[in-house]
Amino acid sequence: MTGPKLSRRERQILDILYQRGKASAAEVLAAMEDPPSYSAVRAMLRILEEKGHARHETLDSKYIYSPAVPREKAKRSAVKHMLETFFAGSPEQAMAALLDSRRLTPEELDRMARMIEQARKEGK
Amino acid sequence: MTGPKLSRRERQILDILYQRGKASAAEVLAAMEDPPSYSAVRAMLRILEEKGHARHETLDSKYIYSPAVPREKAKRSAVKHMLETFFAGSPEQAMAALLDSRRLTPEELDRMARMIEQARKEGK
DNA sequence: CGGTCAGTGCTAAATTTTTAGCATGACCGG
DNA sequence: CCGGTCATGCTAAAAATTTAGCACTGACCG
Repeated sequence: MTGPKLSRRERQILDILYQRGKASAAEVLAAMEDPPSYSAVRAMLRILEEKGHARHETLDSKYIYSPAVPREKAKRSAVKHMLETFFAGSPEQAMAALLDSRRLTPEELDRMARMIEQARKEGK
Repeated sequence: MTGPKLSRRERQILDILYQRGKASAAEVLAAMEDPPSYSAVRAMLRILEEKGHARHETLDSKYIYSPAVPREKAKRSAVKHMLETFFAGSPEQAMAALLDSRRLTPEELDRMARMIEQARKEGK
């Protein structure tokens, strides 16, 4: 069931894959904060694949990796976890944090307001 | 500089501390999904403390642990990371996910709408 | 008292993660 | 054809994590 038991490096690399959708070993390496060797990255990717967290396709005889579990699903579970650990499960509190994360333009705020409006109708 | 280099278990335990604010070793153990031995938990807590991620106070001759870096700060950095890995840095997209996370009551939606209103004024 | 919990500190060992480095094959320009 | 470059697969070893278990202390209670 693709247990959530990822090591630190594995998490780090998988997050990069989610961030970019797909990437070669070299790209992953370039995107890393705290980069190990190229070899190490490749090994990790191979392991991630073994464990079923990533897949790869061959393009121009290069390996392009991508996450195995759909972004959407991973996202949901990440949001849930974050709600629980930092926001006592409250979407409201989380939204406050979002509004606080950076200055938002009036247009963005508009669209957000509209989303809420929409949700209200659907909830009806 | 309290590098973000936490192992899987360390992350897991630290998250629990953030979730509950403070907890004894036994409580941490109880809250774990995939519990190791009691001994292991205590060892982890001691290591977390050494690395500067947690602190403890003594209460009734028991150790009560809590996160060392303020919840608020950790929260900010977690939100930022999540925005980057799953939402291309867009708070809007993140909000959509929140609205989707569970059914929200009309009251909650109201309060959220009001928060946006508030942000709009402040941004002005 | 004496026994038994419930805590702690510690350490050594098992297990996992993480890394470097070699061997190999495809491709390309000269 | 040759040599260089860039990719891969693999493996062994280093480093880090995670675990179990022992020894000790203090509180409590019959």
